[in-house]
Amino acid sequence: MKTWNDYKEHVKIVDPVIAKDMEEIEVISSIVSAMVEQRTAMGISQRELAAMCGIPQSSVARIESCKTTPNLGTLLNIFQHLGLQLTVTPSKPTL
Amino acid sequence: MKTWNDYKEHVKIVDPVIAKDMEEIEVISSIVSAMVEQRTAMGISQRELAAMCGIPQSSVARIESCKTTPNLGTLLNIFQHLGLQLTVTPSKPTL
DNA sequence: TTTTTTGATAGCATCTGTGCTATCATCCAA
DNA sequence: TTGGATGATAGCACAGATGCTATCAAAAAA
Repeated sequence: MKTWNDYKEHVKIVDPVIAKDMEEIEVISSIVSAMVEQRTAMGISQRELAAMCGIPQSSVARIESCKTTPNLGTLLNIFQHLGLQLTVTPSKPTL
Repeated sequence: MKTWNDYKEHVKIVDPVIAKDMEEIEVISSIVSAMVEQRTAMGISQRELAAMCGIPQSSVARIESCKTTPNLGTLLNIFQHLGLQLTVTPSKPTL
């Protein structure tokens, strides 16, 4: 049986444009995942985190549930209060 | 004579809220700087990069000149075509 | 079970980023 | 000097994110 990853790889080969979009979605969701993990690891709720950041809980929820793609400023605001950092690195060449 | 960094450190101590804002600005500008550096290192113009990303040159210019804080999606789109990556790491504790 | 907490959603107004087009000054090469 | 390339800006309409408030179902705690 074909897995989701099989399908993903297939699409990436067939349509390079969509492939870029998919990679972007994957990156965003991985960033968001790291964000949720860190928050839960800190043992705080969305409401608590939102209060620390000076934003409403709904904004945190929207981002965590991937309803919106956050502005870089909003993301960095949250990251600061989570003790997370966003680093620029060269992407590995696809071997 | 006091340097700009002296002033920055002073403000960071006096007003922790503004300090957070300043750190955020510093992070953003460092990210943008890396982006500009990479583009120039690749020897391509804003117009060329914009064409690669499927966006207008004005959008690239606005971001590079820090007229706007980009959406995460927009930034990742550009980063992909620059061969750059955004990585989540725990921030170093202030020693 | 009852109460509280939590995450997800909704509606709305507002702000902001974006696309699109065009212009401009500067710089560099022909 | 002339012409092309470049980066910065402008105005505009539109799309999208955000703040604010409130609600709801499910989970956790009492």
